[in-house]
Amino acid sequence: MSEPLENGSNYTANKYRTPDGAPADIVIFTITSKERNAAKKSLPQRELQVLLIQRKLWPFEGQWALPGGFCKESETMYDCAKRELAEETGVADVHMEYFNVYSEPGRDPRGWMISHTFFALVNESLLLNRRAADDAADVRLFTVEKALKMDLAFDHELVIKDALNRIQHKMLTTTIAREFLPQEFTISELYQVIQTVMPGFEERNFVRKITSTQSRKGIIEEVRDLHGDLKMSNRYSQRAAQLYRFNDYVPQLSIYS
Amino acid sequence: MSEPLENGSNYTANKYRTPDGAPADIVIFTITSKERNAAKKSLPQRELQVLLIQRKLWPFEGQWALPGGFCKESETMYDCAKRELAEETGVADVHMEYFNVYSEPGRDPRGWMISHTFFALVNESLLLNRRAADDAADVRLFTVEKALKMDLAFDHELVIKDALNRIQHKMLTTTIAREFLPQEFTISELYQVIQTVMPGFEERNFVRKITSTQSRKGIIEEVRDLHGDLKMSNRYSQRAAQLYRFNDYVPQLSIYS
DNA sequence: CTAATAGTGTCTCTCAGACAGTATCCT
DNA sequence: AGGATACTGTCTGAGAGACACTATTAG
Repeated sequence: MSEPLENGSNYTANKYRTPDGAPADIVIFTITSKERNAAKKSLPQRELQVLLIQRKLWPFEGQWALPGGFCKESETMYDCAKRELAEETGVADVHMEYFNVYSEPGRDPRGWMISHTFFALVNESLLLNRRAADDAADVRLFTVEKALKMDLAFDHELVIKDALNRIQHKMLTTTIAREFLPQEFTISELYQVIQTVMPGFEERNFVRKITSTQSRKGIIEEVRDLHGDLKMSNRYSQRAAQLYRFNDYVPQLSIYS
Repeated sequence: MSEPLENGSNYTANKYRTPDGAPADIVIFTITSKERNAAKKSLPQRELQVLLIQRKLWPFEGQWALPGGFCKESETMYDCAKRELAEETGVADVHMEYFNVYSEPGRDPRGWMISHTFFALVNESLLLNRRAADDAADVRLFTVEKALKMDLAFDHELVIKDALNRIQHKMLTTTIAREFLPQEFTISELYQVIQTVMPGFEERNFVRKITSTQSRKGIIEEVRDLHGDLKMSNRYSQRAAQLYRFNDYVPQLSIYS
Protein backbone atom coordinates (compact mmCIF):
# COMPACT_ATOMS: atom_id res chain seq x y z
CA MET A 1 0.00 0.00 0.00
CA SER A 2 1.48 3.36 -1.01
CA GLU A 3 0.94 5.92 1.69
CA PRO A 4 0.55 9.62 1.04
CA LEU A 5 3.38 10.29 3.44
CA GLU A 6 5.63 8.09 5.48
CA ASN A 7 8.33 8.90 7.95
CA GLY A 8 8.98 5.88 10.04
CA SER A 9 6.79 5.80 13.09
CA ASN A 10 6.30 9.54 12.97
CA TYR A 11 3.39 9.78 10.68
CA THR A 12 2.44 13.39 10.23
CA ALA A 13 -0.35 15.23 8.53
CA ASN A 14 -1.24 14.07 5.10
CA LYS A 15 0.17 16.42 2.52
CA TYR A 16 -1.82 14.91 -0.30
CA ARG A 17 -5.22 15.99 -1.46
CA THR A 18 -7.85 14.21 0.60
CA PRO A 19 -11.58 13.82 -0.04
CA ASP A 20 -13.83 16.69 1.00
CA GLY A 21 -16.38 14.36 2.47
CA ALA A 22 -17.76 10.86 2.53
CA PRO A 23 -21.53 11.01 2.20
CA ALA A 24 -23.96 8.14 2.45
CA ASP A 25 -27.05 8.25 0.26
CA ILE A 26 -30.01 5.99 0.74
CA VAL A 27 -32.48 4.72 -1.81
CA ILE A 28 -35.57 4.06 0.28
CA PHE A 29 -37.99 1.76 -1.47
CA THR A 30 -41.51 1.05 -0.40
CA ILE A 31 -44.52 -0.57 -2.00
CA THR A 32 -47.75 1.33 -1.70
CA SER A 33 -51.14 -0.34 -1.84
CA LYS A 34 -54.19 1.35 -3.26
CA GLU A 35 -57.66 -0.17 -3.41
CA ARG A 36 -59.00 -0.75 -6.84
CA ASN A 37 -62.65 0.09 -7.19
CA ALA A 38 -64.03 -3.24 -8.16
CA ALA A 39 -67.50 -4.57 -7.58
CA LYS A 40 -66.23 -7.01 -4.96
CA LYS A 41 -63.29 -7.30 -2.64
CA SER A 42 -60.19 -7.36 -4.77
CA LEU A 43 -56.42 -7.29 -4.64
CA PRO A 44 -54.98 -3.80 -4.23
CA GLN A 45 -52.94 -2.04 -6.84
CA ARG A 46 -49.33 -1.97 -5.76
CA GLU A 47 -46.57 0.38 -6.85
CA LEU A 48 -42.87 0.48 -6.15
CA GLN A 49 -42.00 3.89 -4.80
CA VAL A 50 -38.85 5.66 -3.82
CA LEU A 51 -38.51 8.42 -1.25
CA LEU A 52 -36.93 11.67 -2.38
CA ILE A 53 -36.29 14.99 -0.73
CA GLN A 54 -36.39 18.38 -2.34
CA ARG A 55 -33.17 20.26 -1.78
CA LYS A 56 -33.38 23.63 -0.10
CA LEU A 57 -29.78 24.71 -0.62
CA TRP A 58 -27.02 24.92 -3.16
CA PRO A 59 -26.06 22.81 -5.03
CA PHE A 60 -29.05 21.55 -7.01
CA GLU A 61 -31.30 23.87 -5.04
CA GLY A 62 -34.94 23.02 -5.56
CA GLN A 63 -34.19 19.72 -7.26
CA TRP A 64 -35.11 16.32 -5.92
CA ALA A 65 -32.44 14.08 -4.50
CA LEU A 66 -31.86 10.99 -2.41
CA PRO A 67 -31.79 11.47 1.34
CA GLY A 68 -28.35 11.18 2.82
CA GLY A 69 -25.63 12.97 4.67
CA PHE A 70 -22.02 13.11 5.62
CA CYS A 71 -20.26 10.45 7.59
CA LYS A 72 -18.59 11.36 10.86
CA GLU A 73 -15.20 10.15 11.89
CA SER A 74 -16.69 8.27 14.82
CA GLU A 75 -19.13 6.13 12.88
CA THR A 76 -19.12 3.53 10.16
CA MET A 77 -20.76 4.16 6.83
CA TYR A 78 -23.53 1.82 7.83
CA ASP A 79 -24.13 3.70 11.07
CA CYS A 80 -24.18 6.93 9.12
CA ALA A 81 -26.79 5.63 6.70
CA LYS A 82 -28.86 4.30 9.57
CA ARG A 83 -28.71 7.66 11.31
CA GLU A 84 -29.67 9.55 8.18
CA LEU A 85 -32.51 7.15 7.50
CA ALA A 86 -33.83 7.73 11.00
CA GLU A 87 -33.48 11.49 10.69
CA GLU A 88 -35.22 11.66 7.33
CA THR A 89 -38.02 9.19 7.86
CA GLY A 90 -38.14 8.31 11.53
CA VAL A 91 -37.80 4.61 10.76
CA ALA A 92 -35.34 2.21 12.31
CA ASP A 93 -34.82 -1.52 12.25
CA VAL A 94 -35.48 -1.96 8.58
CA HIS A 95 -33.59 -3.92 6.00
CA MET A 96 -30.76 -1.72 4.73
CA GLU A 97 -27.86 -2.85 2.60
CA TYR A 98 -24.77 -1.22 1.21
CA PHE A 99 -24.55 -1.62 -2.52
CA ASN A 100 -22.12 0.70 -4.29
CA VAL A 101 -19.73 3.61 -4.28
CA TYR A 102 -19.90 6.58 -6.62
CA SER A 103 -16.65 8.39 -7.16
CA GLU A 104 -16.78 9.86 -10.64
CA PRO A 105 -14.64 13.02 -10.50
CA GLY A 106 -16.83 16.12 -10.58
CA ARG A 107 -19.98 14.34 -9.46
CA ASP A 108 -20.45 16.88 -6.67
CA PRO A 109 -19.89 20.63 -7.27
CA ARG A 110 -18.91 21.09 -3.64
CA GLY A 111 -15.69 19.18 -4.07
CA TRP A 112 -14.26 15.69 -4.00
CA MET A 113 -17.09 13.67 -2.55
CA ILE A 114 -17.13 9.90 -2.64
CA SER A 115 -20.68 8.77 -2.12
CA HIS A 116 -21.63 5.52 -0.46
CA THR A 117 -25.03 4.23 -1.34
CA PHE A 118 -27.45 2.00 0.49
CA PHE A 119 -30.87 0.76 -0.28
CA ALA A 120 -33.54 0.32 2.34
CA LEU A 121 -36.74 -1.67 2.01
CA VAL A 122 -39.50 -0.26 4.13
CA ASN A 123 -43.06 -1.30 4.67
CA GLU A 124 -45.43 1.44 3.59
CA SER A 125 -46.97 1.59 7.05
CA LEU A 126 -43.70 2.80 8.53
CA LEU A 127 -43.45 5.81 6.23
CA LEU A 128 -46.73 7.42 7.23
CA ASN A 129 -45.54 10.01 9.73
CA ARG A 130 -42.55 11.37 7.87
CA ARG A 131 -41.79 15.06 7.69
CA ALA A 132 -39.26 17.23 5.91
CA ALA A 133 -36.00 17.49 7.80
CA ASP A 134 -34.30 20.85 8.37
CA ASP A 135 -32.33 20.87 5.19
CA ALA A 136 -35.10 19.68 2.92
CA ALA A 137 -37.92 21.72 1.45
CA ASP A 138 -40.10 18.68 0.99
CA VAL A 139 -40.14 14.91 1.26
CA ARG A 140 -42.26 12.75 -0.98
CA LEU A 141 -42.73 9.32 -2.45
CA PHE A 142 -42.49 8.90 -6.21
CA THR A 143 -43.00 5.83 -8.30
CA VAL A 144 -39.62 4.60 -9.46
CA GLU A 145 -40.72 5.11 -13.03
CA LYS A 146 -41.51 8.77 -12.39
CA ALA A 147 -38.38 9.36 -10.33
CA LEU A 148 -36.21 8.14 -13.20
CA LYS A 149 -37.81 10.65 -15.54
CA MET A 150 -37.17 13.61 -13.26
CA ASP A 151 -34.07 15.75 -13.37
CA LEU A 152 -32.52 14.55 -10.16
CA ALA A 153 -29.60 16.12 -8.29
CA PHE A 154 -26.07 14.73 -8.56
CA ASP A 155 -25.80 11.30 -10.18
CA HIS A 156 -28.81 10.10 -8.27
CA GLU A 157 -30.62 8.88 -11.35
CA LEU A 158 -27.83 6.38 -11.92
CA VAL A 159 -27.83 5.47 -8.24
CA ILE A 160 -31.54 4.69 -8.31
CA LYS A 161 -31.16 2.64 -11.48
CA ASP A 162 -28.39 0.59 -9.92
CA ALA A 163 -30.35 0.12 -6.71
CA LEU A 164 -33.38 -0.99 -8.68
CA ASN A 165 -31.35 -3.54 -10.58
CA ARG A 166 -29.97 -4.81 -7.34
CA ILE A 167 -33.29 -5.28 -5.60
CA GLN A 168 -34.80 -6.81 -8.72
CA HIS A 169 -32.09 -9.41 -8.71
CA LYS A 170 -32.37 -9.99 -4.98
CA MET A 171 -36.15 -10.22 -5.19
CA LEU A 172 -35.81 -13.41 -7.21
CA THR A 173 -32.80 -14.93 -5.50
CA THR A 174 -33.39 -14.14 -1.84
CA THR A 175 -36.37 -13.68 0.42
CA ILE A 176 -36.24 -9.89 0.61
CA ALA A 177 -39.87 -9.86 -0.48
CA ARG A 178 -40.50 -10.32 3.24
CA GLU A 179 -39.40 -6.73 3.86
CA PHE A 180 -42.39 -5.40 1.97
CA LEU A 181 -44.88 -7.77 3.54
CA PRO A 182 -46.51 -8.16 6.93
CA GLN A 183 -45.32 -11.10 9.02
CA GLU A 184 -48.27 -13.15 7.87
CA PHE A 185 -49.30 -12.88 4.27
CA THR A 186 -51.14 -14.72 1.55
CA ILE A 187 -49.60 -16.23 -1.54
CA SER A 188 -51.28 -13.59 -3.66
CA GLU A 189 -49.70 -10.82 -1.66
CA LEU A 190 -46.29 -12.36 -2.09
CA TYR A 191 -46.91 -12.82 -5.78
CA GLN A 192 -47.98 -9.21 -6.12
CA VAL A 193 -44.91 -7.93 -4.34
CA ILE A 194 -42.63 -9.88 -6.62
CA GLN A 195 -44.46 -8.63 -9.67
CA THR A 196 -44.35 -5.05 -8.46
CA VAL A 197 -40.58 -5.10 -8.20
CA MET A 198 -40.05 -7.39 -11.19
CA PRO A 199 -42.70 -6.47 -13.74
CA GLY A 200 -41.88 -9.32 -16.09
CA PHE A 201 -42.35 -11.97 -13.44
CA GLU A 202 -44.94 -14.61 -14.24
CA GLU A 203 -45.24 -18.05 -12.74
CA ARG A 204 -48.45 -19.85 -13.48
CA ASN A 205 -48.08 -22.58 -10.92
CA PHE A 206 -46.71 -20.26 -8.28
CA VAL A 207 -48.82 -21.51 -5.39
CA ARG A 208 -48.00 -25.08 -6.03
CA LYS A 209 -44.30 -24.59 -6.52
CA ILE A 210 -43.71 -22.61 -3.43
CA THR A 211 -45.86 -24.71 -1.16
CA SER A 212 -45.30 -28.24 -2.31
CA THR A 213 -42.08 -28.74 -4.18
CA GLN A 214 -39.40 -30.49 -2.23
CA SER A 215 -36.70 -27.95 -2.89
CA ARG A 216 -38.67 -24.84 -2.02
CA LYS A 217 -41.13 -25.65 0.66
CA GLY A 218 -38.68 -24.59 3.32
CA ILE A 219 -39.00 -20.96 2.30
CA ILE A 220 -42.40 -20.31 3.78
CA GLU A 221 -44.71 -22.18 6.10
CA GLU A 222 -48.40 -22.14 6.89
CA VAL A 223 -49.53 -20.16 9.88
CA ARG A 224 -51.69 -21.92 12.42
CA ASP A 225 -53.68 -20.51 15.32
CA LEU A 226 -53.56 -21.59 18.93
CA HIS A 227 -55.70 -24.65 18.32
CA GLY A 228 -53.42 -25.77 15.52
CA ASP A 229 -55.96 -24.89 12.86
CA LEU A 230 -54.83 -23.25 9.66
CA LYS A 231 -55.07 -19.48 9.83
CA MET A 232 -56.81 -17.79 6.95
CA SER A 233 -57.40 -14.24 5.77
CA ASN A 234 -60.19 -12.81 3.67
CA ARG A 235 -58.82 -9.30 3.46
CA TYR A 236 -58.58 -9.32 -0.30
CA SER A 237 -61.03 -11.98 -1.29
CA GLN A 238 -64.33 -13.61 -0.57
CA ARG A 239 -62.86 -17.00 -0.24
CA ALA A 240 -60.40 -16.87 2.61
CA ALA A 241 -56.78 -17.54 1.74
CA GLN A 242 -54.19 -19.43 3.71
CA LEU A 243 -51.70 -17.25 5.59
CA TYR A 244 -48.00 -17.98 5.39
CA ARG A 245 -44.86 -16.71 7.05
CA PHE A 246 -41.24 -16.80 5.93
CA ASN A 247 -38.85 -19.25 7.47
CA ASP A 248 -35.22 -18.46 7.99
CA TYR A 249 -34.30 -20.95 5.32
CA VAL A 250 -32.92 -19.52 2.08
CA PRO A 251 -32.37 -22.02 -0.70
CA GLN A 252 -28.96 -22.19 -2.29
CA LEU A 253 -29.06 -21.41 -5.96
CA SER A 254 -26.60 -22.73 -8.47
CA ILE A 255 -26.24 -22.72 -12.21
CA TYR A 256 -24.40 -26.01 -11.99
CA SER A 257 -26.93 -28.10 -10.11
CA MET B 1 -28.67 15.87 2.39
CA SER B 2 -27.05 17.84 5.22
CA GLU B 3 -24.00 19.68 3.97
CA PRO B 4 -20.98 20.49 6.09
CA LEU B 5 -21.26 24.12 5.16
CA GLU B 6 -23.63 26.05 2.99
CA ASN B 7 -23.73 29.68 2.03
CA GLY B 8 -25.89 30.05 -0.99
CA SER B 9 -23.94 29.65 -4.18
CA ASN B 10 -20.69 30.58 -2.46
CA TYR B 11 -19.58 27.27 -1.17
CA THR B 12 -16.35 27.64 0.73
CA ALA B 13 -13.89 25.28 2.28
CA ASN B 14 -15.29 22.52 4.36
CA LYS B 15 -14.97 23.32 8.03
CA TYR B 16 -15.91 19.82 9.14
CA ARG B 17 -13.56 16.93 9.68
CA THR B 18 -12.99 15.16 6.38
CA PRO B 19 -11.50 11.74 5.67
CA ASP B 20 -7.72 11.51 5.54
CA GLY B 21 -7.82 9.29 2.52
CA ALA B 22 -9.86 6.88 0.45
CA PRO B 23 -7.75 3.83 -0.30
CA ALA B 24 -8.66 0.95 -2.57
CA ASP B 25 -7.52 -2.51 -1.55
CA ILE B 26 -7.59 -5.50 -3.84
CA VAL B 27 -7.99 -9.15 -3.01
CA ILE B 28 -6.26 -10.85 -5.92
CA PHE B 29 -7.29 -14.48 -6.25
CA THR B 30 -5.67 -17.04 -8.45
CA ILE B 31 -5.79 -20.81 -8.73
CA THR B 32 -2.46 -22.54 -8.95
CA SER B 33 -2.01 -25.94 -10.57
CA LYS B 34 0.56 -28.43 -9.41
CA GLU B 35 1.21 -31.82 -10.98
CA ARG B 36 0.51 -34.76 -8.79
CA ASN B 37 3.02 -37.54 -9.08
CA ALA B 38 0.87 -40.35 -10.30
CA ALA B 39 1.81 -43.31 -12.43
CA LYS B 40 -0.08 -41.93 -15.41
CA LYS B 41 -1.26 -38.56 -16.65
CA SER B 42 -3.55 -37.15 -14.04
CA LEU B 43 -5.47 -34.06 -13.05
CA PRO B 44 -3.37 -31.42 -11.31
CA GLN B 45 -3.80 -30.38 -7.72
CA ARG B 46 -5.38 -26.95 -7.60
CA GLU B 47 -5.30 -24.40 -4.80
CA LEU B 48 -7.00 -21.08 -4.30
CA GLN B 49 -4.39 -18.47 -3.55
CA VAL B 50 -4.39 -14.83 -2.64
CA LEU B 51 -1.66 -12.32 -3.38
CA LEU B 52 -0.24 -10.40 -0.43
CA ILE B 53 2.51 -7.85 -0.03
CA GLN B 54 4.81 -7.44 2.91
CA ARG B 55 4.73 -3.90 4.22
CA LYS B 56 7.99 -2.04 4.38
CA LEU B 57 6.78 0.98 6.33
CA TRP B 58 4.76 2.03 9.31
CA PRO B 59 2.05 1.13 10.14
CA PHE B 60 2.10 -2.66 10.35
CA GLU B 61 5.69 -2.64 9.20
CA GLY B 62 6.82 -6.12 8.20
CA GLN B 63 3.32 -7.56 8.25
CA TRP B 64 1.49 -8.92 5.26
CA ALA B 65 -1.33 -6.93 3.74
CA LEU B 66 -3.50 -6.61 0.67
CA PRO B 67 -2.10 -4.59 -2.21
CA GLY B 68 -3.78 -1.25 -2.60
CA GLY B 69 -3.28 2.46 -2.54
CA PHE B 70 -4.86 5.85 -2.27
CA CYS B 71 -7.37 7.21 -4.69
CA LYS B 72 -6.63 10.45 -6.48
CA GLU B 73 -9.14 13.20 -6.99
CA SER B 74 -9.00 12.73 -10.74
CA GLU B 75 -9.93 9.06 -10.84
CA THR B 76 -12.76 6.81 -9.82
CA MET B 77 -12.32 4.13 -7.21
CA TYR B 78 -12.42 1.54 -9.94
CA ASP B 79 -9.68 3.31 -11.89
CA CYS B 80 -7.65 3.52 -8.74
CA ALA B 81 -7.94 -0.19 -8.07
CA LYS B 82 -7.09 -0.96 -11.70
CA ARG B 83 -4.03 1.24 -11.47
CA GLU B 84 -2.87 -0.34 -8.23
CA LEU B 85 -3.44 -3.81 -9.60
CA ALA B 86 -1.29 -2.98 -12.61
CA GLU B 87 1.42 -1.44 -10.44
CA GLU B 88 1.55 -4.38 -8.04
CA THR B 89 1.24 -7.27 -10.45
CA GLY B 90 1.65 -5.93 -13.96
CA VAL B 91 -1.67 -7.41 -15.02
CA ALA B 92 -4.47 -5.59 -16.77
CA ASP B 93 -7.76 -6.59 -18.37
CA VAL B 94 -8.76 -9.04 -15.72
CA HIS B 95 -12.06 -9.49 -13.97
CA MET B 96 -12.20 -7.03 -11.08
CA GLU B 97 -15.25 -6.17 -9.04
CA TYR B 98 -16.04 -3.77 -6.25
CA PHE B 99 -17.48 -5.51 -3.26
CA ASN B 100 -17.46 -3.55 -0.02
CA VAL B 101 -16.42 -0.57 2.03
CA TYR B 102 -14.62 -0.71 5.36
CA SER B 103 -15.06 2.30 7.58
CA GLU B 104 -14.78 1.06 11.15
CA PRO B 105 -13.37 4.00 13.17
CA GLY B 106 -9.77 3.34 14.09
CA ARG B 107 -9.19 0.73 11.42
CA ASP B 108 -6.13 2.64 10.19
CA PRO B 109 -3.63 4.18 12.63
CA ARG B 110 -2.76 6.86 10.11
CA GLY B 111 -6.13 8.52 10.44
CA TRP B 112 -9.63 8.40 9.12
CA MET B 113 -9.35 6.09 6.13
CA ILE B 114 -12.35 4.64 4.38
CA SER B 115 -11.22 1.64 2.43
CA HIS B 116 -12.89 0.41 -0.74
CA THR B 117 -12.27 -3.18 -1.58
CA PHE B 118 -12.21 -5.05 -4.84
CA PHE B 119 -11.57 -8.60 -5.74
CA ALA B 120 -9.75 -9.65 -8.88
CA LEU B 121 -9.71 -13.08 -10.45
CA VAL B 122 -6.51 -13.75 -12.28
CA ASN B 123 -5.27 -16.70 -14.25
CA GLU B 124 -2.14 -18.11 -12.68
CA SER B 125 -0.20 -17.62 -15.90
CA LEU B 126 -0.56 -13.85 -15.63
CA LEU B 127 1.03 -13.65 -12.20
CA LEU B 128 4.35 -15.19 -13.14
CA ASN B 129 6.46 -12.09 -13.67
CA ARG B 130 5.44 -10.09 -10.65
CA ARG B 131 7.89 -8.18 -8.53
CA ALA B 132 7.75 -6.24 -5.30
CA ALA B 133 6.74 -2.63 -5.86
CA ASP B 134 8.64 0.25 -4.26
CA ASP B 135 6.73 0.31 -1.04
CA ALA B 136 6.65 -3.44 -0.49
CA ALA B 137 9.37 -5.62 0.95
CA ASP B 138 8.01 -8.72 -0.75
CA VAL B 139 5.09 -10.01 -2.79
CA ARG B 140 3.88 -13.56 -2.55
CA LEU B 141 0.99 -15.92 -3.11
CA PHE B 142 -0.52 -17.68 -0.10
CA THR B 143 -3.28 -20.22 0.02
CA VAL B 144 -6.39 -18.54 1.33
CA GLU B 145 -6.39 -20.93 4.24
CA LYS B 146 -2.91 -19.90 5.25
CA ALA B 147 -3.53 -16.20 4.67
CA LEU B 148 -6.45 -16.29 7.07
CA LYS B 149 -4.28 -17.76 9.79
CA MET B 150 -1.61 -15.07 9.51
CA ASP B 151 -1.62 -11.86 11.49
CA LEU B 152 -2.49 -9.53 8.65
CA ALA B 153 -2.29 -5.73 8.66
CA PHE B 154 -5.38 -3.56 9.19
CA ASP B 155 -8.70 -5.37 8.96
CA HIS B 156 -7.49 -7.32 5.98
CA GLU B 157 -8.35 -10.69 7.44
CA LEU B 158 -12.00 -9.66 7.48
CA VAL B 159 -11.69 -8.24 3.99
CA ILE B 160 -10.35 -11.52 2.64
CA LYS B 161 -13.06 -13.49 4.39
CA ASP B 162 -15.73 -11.28 2.89
CA ALA B 163 -14.16 -11.49 -0.56
CA LEU B 164 -13.95 -15.26 -0.29
CA ASN B 165 -17.62 -15.48 0.62
CA ARG B 166 -18.47 -13.31 -2.31
CA ILE B 167 -16.57 -15.31 -4.89
CA GLN B 168 -17.85 -18.57 -3.46
CA HIS B 169 -21.36 -17.36 -3.97
CA LYS B 170 -20.63 -16.01 -7.43
CA MET B 171 -18.85 -19.20 -8.41
CA LEU B 172 -22.14 -21.08 -8.17
CA THR B 173 -24.47 -18.42 -9.49
CA THR B 174 -22.50 -16.85 -12.31
CA THR B 175 -19.91 -18.00 -14.81
CA ILE B 176 -16.91 -16.38 -13.10
CA ALA B 177 -15.25 -19.79 -13.19
CA ARG B 178 -14.19 -18.69 -16.68
CA GLU B 179 -11.77 -16.18 -15.15
CA PHE B 180 -9.67 -18.99 -13.75
CA LEU B 181 -9.76 -21.10 -16.89
CA PRO B 182 -8.22 -20.91 -20.35
CA GLN B 183 -10.59 -20.04 -23.18
CA GLU B 184 -10.95 -23.71 -24.02
CA PHE B 185 -11.22 -26.16 -21.19
CA THR B 186 -12.47 -29.61 -20.32
CA ILE B 187 -15.38 -30.40 -18.07
CA SER B 188 -12.97 -31.80 -15.49
CA GLU B 189 -11.05 -28.56 -15.38
CA LEU B 190 -14.24 -26.60 -14.83
CA TYR B 191 -15.31 -29.03 -12.15
CA GLN B 192 -11.96 -28.72 -10.42
CA VAL B 193 -12.09 -24.94 -10.44
CA ILE B 194 -15.53 -24.95 -8.86
CA GLN B 195 -14.39 -27.39 -6.22
CA THR B 196 -11.28 -25.40 -5.47
CA VAL B 197 -13.26 -22.29 -4.67
CA MET B 198 -16.21 -24.14 -3.14
CA PRO B 199 -14.77 -27.14 -1.30
CA GLY B 200 -18.13 -28.69 -0.50
CA PHE B 201 -19.25 -28.76 -4.10
CA GLU B 202 -20.19 -32.16 -5.43
CA GLU B 203 -22.31 -32.97 -8.42
CA ARG B 204 -22.26 -36.54 -9.58
CA ASN B 205 -23.90 -36.03 -12.90
CA PHE B 206 -22.04 -32.82 -13.63
CA VAL B 207 -21.09 -33.56 -17.22
CA ARG B 208 -24.56 -34.58 -18.16
CA LYS B 209 -26.28 -31.67 -16.50
CA ILE B 210 -24.17 -28.97 -17.97
CA THR B 211 -24.02 -30.38 -21.45
CA SER B 212 -27.43 -31.83 -22.06
CA THR B 213 -30.08 -30.27 -19.89
CA GLN B 214 -32.30 -27.84 -21.67
CA SER B 215 -31.99 -25.05 -19.15
CA ARG B 216 -28.23 -25.07 -18.83
CA LYS B 217 -26.75 -26.06 -22.09
CA GLY B 218 -26.50 -22.44 -23.14
CA ILE B 219 -23.73 -21.85 -20.61
CA ILE B 220 -20.96 -23.63 -22.47
CA GLU B 221 -20.55 -25.03 -25.96
CA GLU B 222 -18.30 -27.58 -27.59
CA VAL B 223 -15.26 -26.32 -29.42
CA ARG B 224 -14.75 -27.47 -33.00
CA ASP B 225 -11.75 -27.15 -35.25
CA LEU B 226 -11.65 -25.70 -38.76
CA HIS B 227 -13.10 -28.85 -40.33
CA GLY B 228 -16.00 -28.78 -37.90
CA ASP B 229 -14.70 -31.77 -35.97
CA LEU B 230 -14.93 -31.78 -32.19
CA LYS B 231 -11.76 -30.50 -30.58
CA MET B 232 -10.30 -32.67 -27.85
CA SER B 233 -7.52 -32.40 -25.31
CA ASN B 234 -5.49 -35.12 -23.64
CA ARG B 235 -3.49 -32.83 -21.42
CA TYR B 236 -4.72 -34.45 -18.22
CA SER B 237 -5.80 -37.87 -19.37
CA GLN B 238 -5.09 -40.76 -21.65
CA ARG B 239 -8.49 -40.68 -23.17
CA ALA B 240 -8.89 -37.28 -24.81
CA ALA B 241 -11.62 -35.07 -23.41
CA GLN B 242 -13.95 -32.73 -25.24
CA LEU B 243 -13.02 -29.06 -25.06
CA TYR B 244 -15.64 -26.45 -24.25
CA ARG B 245 -15.86 -22.70 -24.14
CA PHE B 246 -18.19 -20.40 -22.25
CA ASN B 247 -20.98 -18.64 -24.04
CA ASP B 248 -22.17 -15.19 -23.09
CA TYR B 249 -25.39 -16.67 -21.81
CA VAL B 250 -25.92 -16.59 -18.07
CA PRO B 251 -29.00 -18.40 -16.78
CA GLN B 252 -31.39 -16.46 -14.60
CA LEU B 253 -31.74 -18.01 -11.20
CA SER B 254 -34.81 -17.71 -9.03
CA ILE B 255 -36.03 -19.22 -5.81
CA TYR B 256 -39.60 -18.86 -7.04
CA SER B 257 -39.37 -20.75 -10.31
C1' DC C 1 -1.87 -54.95 -18.89
C1' DT C 2 -3.22 -51.16 -15.92
C1' DA C 3 -4.05 -46.78 -13.99
C1' DA C 4 -6.40 -42.79 -14.67
C1' DT C 5 -9.69 -40.11 -16.73
C1' DA C 6 -13.86 -39.72 -20.07
C1' DG C 7 -18.16 -40.63 -20.93
C1' DT C 8 -22.95 -43.59 -21.41
C1' DG C 9 -27.11 -46.52 -19.93
C1' DT C 10 -30.73 -47.07 -17.13
C1' DC C 11 -34.02 -46.67 -13.60
C1' DT C 12 -37.15 -44.14 -10.34
C1' DC C 13 -39.23 -40.33 -8.57
C1' DT C 14 -39.98 -35.51 -8.71
C1' DC C 15 -40.80 -31.40 -11.00
C1' DA C 16 -42.07 -27.97 -14.81
C1' DG C 17 -45.48 -26.14 -17.54
C1' DA C 18 -50.01 -25.83 -19.20
C1' DC C 19 -54.78 -25.45 -18.60
C1' DA C 20 -59.18 -26.79 -17.15
C1' DG C 21 -61.92 -27.21 -13.51
C1' DT C 22 -63.89 -26.75 -8.70
C1' DA C 23 -64.46 -24.03 -4.11
C1' DT C 24 -65.85 -20.19 -1.43
C1' DC C 25 -68.47 -16.42 -0.17
C1' DC C 26 -69.35 -11.30 -0.15
C1' DT C 27 -72.15 -8.01 -2.33
C1' DA D 1 -76.67 -14.59 -9.16
C1' DG D 2 -72.20 -13.53 -10.26
C1' DG D 3 -67.78 -11.56 -9.56
C1' DA D 4 -63.51 -12.06 -7.62
C1' DT D 5 -60.08 -14.68 -5.58
C1' DA D 6 -58.42 -19.44 -3.89
C1' DC D 7 -57.15 -23.68 -4.83
C1' DT D 8 -56.95 -28.79 -7.02
C1' DG D 9 -56.72 -32.42 -10.89
C1' DT D 10 -54.44 -34.16 -14.48
C1' DC D 11 -51.37 -34.94 -18.21
C1' DT D 12 -46.79 -34.92 -20.65
C1' DG D 13 -42.15 -34.47 -21.07
C1' DA D 14 -37.90 -33.08 -18.82
C1' DG D 15 -34.79 -33.33 -15.13
C1' DA D 16 -32.56 -34.95 -10.53
C1' DG D 17 -30.07 -38.34 -8.33
C1' DA D 18 -27.85 -42.71 -7.99
C1' DC D 19 -24.80 -46.14 -9.59
C1' DA D 20 -23.05 -49.46 -12.64
C1' DC D 21 -21.01 -49.80 -16.73
C1' DT D 22 -18.12 -49.13 -21.11
C1' DA D 23 -14.34 -46.39 -23.68
C1' DT D 24 -9.75 -44.74 -24.42
C1' DT D 25 -4.87 -44.73 -24.28
C1' DA D 26 -0.10 -43.44 -22.30
C1' DG D 27 3.17 -45.74 -19.96
